[in-house]
Amino acid sequence: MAEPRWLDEREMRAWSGFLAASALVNRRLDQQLKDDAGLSHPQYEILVRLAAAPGRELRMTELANGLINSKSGLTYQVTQMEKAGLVRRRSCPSDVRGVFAVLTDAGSAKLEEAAPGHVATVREVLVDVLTPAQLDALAEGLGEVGRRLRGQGA
Amino acid sequence: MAEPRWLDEREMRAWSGFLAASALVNRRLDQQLKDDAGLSHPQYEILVRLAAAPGRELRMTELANGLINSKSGLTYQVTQMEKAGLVRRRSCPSDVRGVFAVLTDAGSAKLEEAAPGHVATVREVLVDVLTPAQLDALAEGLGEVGRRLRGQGA
DNA sequence: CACGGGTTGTTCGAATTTGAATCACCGGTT
DNA sequence: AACCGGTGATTCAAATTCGAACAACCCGTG
Repeated sequence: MAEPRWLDEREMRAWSGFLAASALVNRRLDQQLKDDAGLSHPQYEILVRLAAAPGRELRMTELANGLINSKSGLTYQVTQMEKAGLVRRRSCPSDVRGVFAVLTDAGSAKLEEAAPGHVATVREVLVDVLTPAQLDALAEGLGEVGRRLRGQGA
Repeated sequence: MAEPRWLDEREMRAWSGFLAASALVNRRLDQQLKDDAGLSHPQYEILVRLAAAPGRELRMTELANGLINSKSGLTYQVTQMEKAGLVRRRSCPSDVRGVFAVLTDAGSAKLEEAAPGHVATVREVLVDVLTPAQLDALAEGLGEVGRRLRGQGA
C-alpha cells in the first residue's frame, strides 16, 4: 500500500467538513442538554428510544445496539438514570438473564421538558442551516454510510 | 416554547442519519487507527495539524482551537505523545507562558506510516460511499454548519 | 513604575467510556 | 439428566474527558 488514492480537493472538503461538523454539533448538543435539562446526550437518546418503544421498554441489548455506547457504557448510564428516577429495571419473565429498561413517568416528563429545547438547537445548528437539497443529500448519503457500518460492525 | 417546530420526515431522516453516521464513523476510525498504528483519533489529528504547520510546530492554543478537545484534554494528549516520542515541547522565546508542540522525526514517520490506512478507511466508510453530488452537498452544507458553530462557540 | 484585565498552559477532581473478564443462564444435543 | 457453545448483563481497572481553579505572565493605562 505504498501509494493510496489520496483525497482530492472536493473529497477533502467533504471529509473535513463532516469531521468538524460532527464534533462541533455533538459538543453543542451535549452542552445544551446539560444546561437545559441536566441530561447528557447519551441519556437523552435513551429516553427517546424508550419513549418510542412498545410498552416504553427495551431490552438492554436492543438499547445498546442502536446506540453509540458499548454494553458496559449502557449499564452505567442506565444505573445513573435509575438513580435519577428516569427509568427502572425490570427483569424479563421468560429469560432470567434479560433486563428491560422501562421509562418511568418521571422519565417521560423529563423528555417532554427537554425535547423542545433540543429540537430548537438541532434546527439552529444543523437543519435550518441546510437547504432542502442538502438535507436530502445528507439523508440519503449518510443513511447509506450508516447502513454499511451497521452491517459490518454488528 | 410550548409548541416548537418539530422535524418533518425529511429533516428527521437527515438528522438521524447525520447523528448515526457521525458516531459510527468516528468509532470505526478510532478502532482502525488504534489497531493499525496505536494512535487515537485525537492523536492522529494532532500529528496531521503539526505536519501541515510551518516549522512543524504550533502553539498549544492554536492546536486546541482547531481541535475537538478542551485545553486540558490537549495538555493530556500532548503529554502522552511526548512520552511516546512523537512530539516534544518547546517554550516560546517571546512569551514565557507560551508552549510550542513540535513534531519530531519519529512523529513524522508515524504519521506517514498511519496515513495510507487511514485514508483507505475514510474512503471505505464515507468518501467512496457518496456520489459526487452528495460530496459537494456535504462540503458546502456541513462547511457552513461548522463555520457557524466556530463563530459562536469561540 | 505599579495596576488590572485578559491570556496561557497546567493541575486537579469528578464523571464517563472502553474492553476484558466474569457470572449466570438459555437451548439444543447426547 | 449432564453437557456445551453461545448469550445477556454486570463488574472491574485503566484510560480519557471535561470544567473549574490555579499560577504565571503579557500588555496598555494611569
